[in-house]
Amino acid sequence: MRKIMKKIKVYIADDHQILIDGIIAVLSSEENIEVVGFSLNGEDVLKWFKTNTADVLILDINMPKVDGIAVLQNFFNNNFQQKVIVLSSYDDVKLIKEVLKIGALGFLAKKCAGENIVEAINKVNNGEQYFEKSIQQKLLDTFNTHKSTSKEFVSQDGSFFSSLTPRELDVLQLIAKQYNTKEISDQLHISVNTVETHRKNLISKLNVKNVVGLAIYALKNNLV
Amino acid sequence: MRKIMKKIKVYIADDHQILIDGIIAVLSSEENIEVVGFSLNGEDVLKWFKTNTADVLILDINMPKVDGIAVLQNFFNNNFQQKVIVLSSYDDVKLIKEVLKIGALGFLAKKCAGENIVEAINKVNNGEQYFEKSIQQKLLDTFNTHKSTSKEFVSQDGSFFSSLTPRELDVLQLIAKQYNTKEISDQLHISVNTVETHRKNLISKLNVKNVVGLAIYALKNNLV
DNA sequence: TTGTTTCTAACGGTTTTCAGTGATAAATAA
DNA sequence: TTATTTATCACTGAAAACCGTTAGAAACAA
Repeated sequence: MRKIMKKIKVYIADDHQILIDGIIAVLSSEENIEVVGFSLNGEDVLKWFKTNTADVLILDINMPKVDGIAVLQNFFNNNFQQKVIVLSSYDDVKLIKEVLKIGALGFLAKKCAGENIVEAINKVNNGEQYFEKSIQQKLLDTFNTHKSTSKEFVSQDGSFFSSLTPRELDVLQLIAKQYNTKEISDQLHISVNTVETHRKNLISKLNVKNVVGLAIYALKNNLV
Repeated sequence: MRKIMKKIKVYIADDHQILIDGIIAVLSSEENIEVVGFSLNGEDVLKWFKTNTADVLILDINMPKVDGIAVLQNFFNNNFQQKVIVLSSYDDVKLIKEVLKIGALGFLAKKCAGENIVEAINKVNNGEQYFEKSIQQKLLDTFNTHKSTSKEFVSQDGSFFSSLTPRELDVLQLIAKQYNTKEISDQLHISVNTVETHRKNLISKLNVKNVVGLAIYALKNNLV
């Protein structure tokens, strides 16, 4: 007896075609999954979903033009239907919390095994969350160790760079571009002192040691 | 009539398992290709090839512990037999020239289509070089325009840390971990002055402005 | 053997970052 | 309306980074 089953429609977005082809090949052996399209940048994802639908979107964070966060944010602001699994090179907890907040259901690090992707697709298609084991552990760890730390580690909802003010983001981005305080003050038309205040607050808010920590944070969160 | 054919033995090295699984899936439909192993870092590649052989090695540049360049260099110094196809996120001309010089036969950017990998494997297995079309063009362009560039300068955006000395790498990694000069000197058991010299040389070699630039370079090249 | 690279170290001087504290006006949220 | 957040600016002192230059010893390559 053959069971009639609606296939799960999957769309893939990643700027590495070779990775896309790989995922397609992995999924091709799954009878209940159908890859309905892919694109190599965020812009094309947005375009595609204007006139098409899919059940699950596998979305890379690091993409040219429009990055994954921006795509997700856009969907989030427009009541999207498809379930989103975020794909990233970094399994950074702050990033994970951020994407969950703006509507992602699953998170996969690229270092995870390919088989996880099948499991992830099936789970999120049912509306369940999916995280790879090591990431689950990481998330738990931060929830445990940081519930007692001072106010500013996690802002209730767990996102972090959303807790930065717009101005702080400006400064952070320029720091990550290797500008020094004087140069930043010139570019933002504010005083050196003000820039220093912002920098100080960033270091404290993000719980890093110095500008190097800020730069790394910015990079990992695709702010540059 | 069935032709008896020796399969091409392929070994894959990349720190993203999901990409490895993808490549394996892509290659699984090729009758004359057999994947004989893989690893997630350079160290394991070197170990594996001490006691095993393969015809073709697909080698990612950005890997933790021992990077692709170092692996290739090691093979190069030891008269290796296997043909190497270098895989990289960046299709930087300087990087390509570098890997060719130390014995790679093929070069694939990750943004290339998956089918290219099959072609690449077949070509290099016959001792021929393989480059994806867009890369061929790039190489030609620079050979024409750059016949008179200066000796050796390093990339702005990454991919050339093979020109850094081991000690410089040590220092770079610690900087990217937010350690300051004093802490680094303690950890490496050298004087503060020496660390400062290394830092200075790094900034100059990598053509960045400050420690932030160094950290970004380290991160982009997977050194942390 | 000779030249080159690497690692080590030092020094003086300048610029930048960092920590702590405090403060005001404007915008925003409760 | 009141409280909070955000953006702005200032001052001090200490620590760290940065610049230019020099130089010896060891390891390595031609």
